[in-house]
Amino acid sequence: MTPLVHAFVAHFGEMGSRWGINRTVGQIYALIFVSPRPLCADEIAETLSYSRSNVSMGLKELQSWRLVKLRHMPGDRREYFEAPTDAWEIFRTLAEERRRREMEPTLSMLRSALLETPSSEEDRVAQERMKGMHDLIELMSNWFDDVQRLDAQTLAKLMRMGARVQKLLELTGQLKPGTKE
Amino acid sequence: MTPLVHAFVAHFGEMGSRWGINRTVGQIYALIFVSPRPLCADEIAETLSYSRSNVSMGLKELQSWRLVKLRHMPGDRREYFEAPTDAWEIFRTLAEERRRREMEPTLSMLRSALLETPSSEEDRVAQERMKGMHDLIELMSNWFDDVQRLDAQTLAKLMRMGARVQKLLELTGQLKPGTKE
DNA sequence: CCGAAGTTTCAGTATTTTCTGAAATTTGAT
DNA sequence: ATCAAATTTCAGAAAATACTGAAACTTCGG
Repeated sequence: MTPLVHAFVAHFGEMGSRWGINRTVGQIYALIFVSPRPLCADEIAETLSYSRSNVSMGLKELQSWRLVKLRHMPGDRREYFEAPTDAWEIFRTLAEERRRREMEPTLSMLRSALLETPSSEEDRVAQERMKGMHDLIELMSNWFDDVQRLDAQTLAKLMRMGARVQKLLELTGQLKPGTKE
Repeated sequence: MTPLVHAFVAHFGEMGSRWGINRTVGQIYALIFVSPRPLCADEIAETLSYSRSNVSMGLKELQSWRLVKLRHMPGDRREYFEAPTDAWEIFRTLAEERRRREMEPTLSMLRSALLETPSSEEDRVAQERMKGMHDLIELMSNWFDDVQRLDAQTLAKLMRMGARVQKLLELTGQLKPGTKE
């Protein structure tokens, strides 16, 4: 590893825990991401000085996040891994997986909690707060879904507009006052 | 705790690790969030059966996330805690803190990596990929900043529009072809 | 300034998570 | 079918993280 790559890999290792993956997984991903060619598990284990089995686990985890793709090289039985390099594609994948793992379980817990009949004033207040949380999470979840379908270019456009989108919304509201929202 | 509140608290405890906080912190937050009145540390420790010091740590952590607010009750020296109940406010706070903790350190690492002169073809490729990642993170970071400033109503409007915003952007492009992006 | 009520720190313990190496399994060429 | 190359599983070791209780500290009324 060159010093440049090493610094990148080390950073991903350190940040891993904040991002909900562990150090090994972070480093493996970073290494694959900057590699000019697909890597096999042995090369990764060698480069990062991790056991072969640890790397195997890490690669499985990365596959479950859909952050790495499996490839086969002709005349070689080993599995090679590469990472999508398009940043927008990565963002989309991450957003989708996070929604699935971090929002959906909570949404379904909230849904069933809201079906219960409150047994006290305390419960009534609790449900009220849960309702607020539920509605927001649902809104965001659907929004993610929608955004998922936009092409990279439109997304970029939307982001670059930033706060100016507010003006646009006000304008639209005036143009089509009956359309609501 | 009523069964309803218990289920909510337990869920937050379990999800905690996925959200980058620990079980205790998740449960403390959940409890404060649904409580109809501010709670003091002793009540929390009692209700959740955690040691007083563990609760103290947890509350500090929640304060660092700006998810709970400190209050004082007249004639009582103890510190009471309550959580903002407006879902949008919570979302904003979370987005801002995550940006600060999960994106900014990476952004600055990438910035310095991109200043290096690549020492090989391998480094050149690595830098290219890092550039893509850097640009996207920066874009998102700035977008978060912008969105931060929108009021809840506009945000909700934007989200509810979902994918239809694309149409709007196309339309705008046609209306003001010279305005760029 | 004293003491009681409250909060925080911290060193040690418990728990959880990560990592390894050996064994088991799968795969595919012959 | 056989066998060697590769991958996966898994039980236990190692490391990291969370939790506790006791002691230290802070705050404020008197």
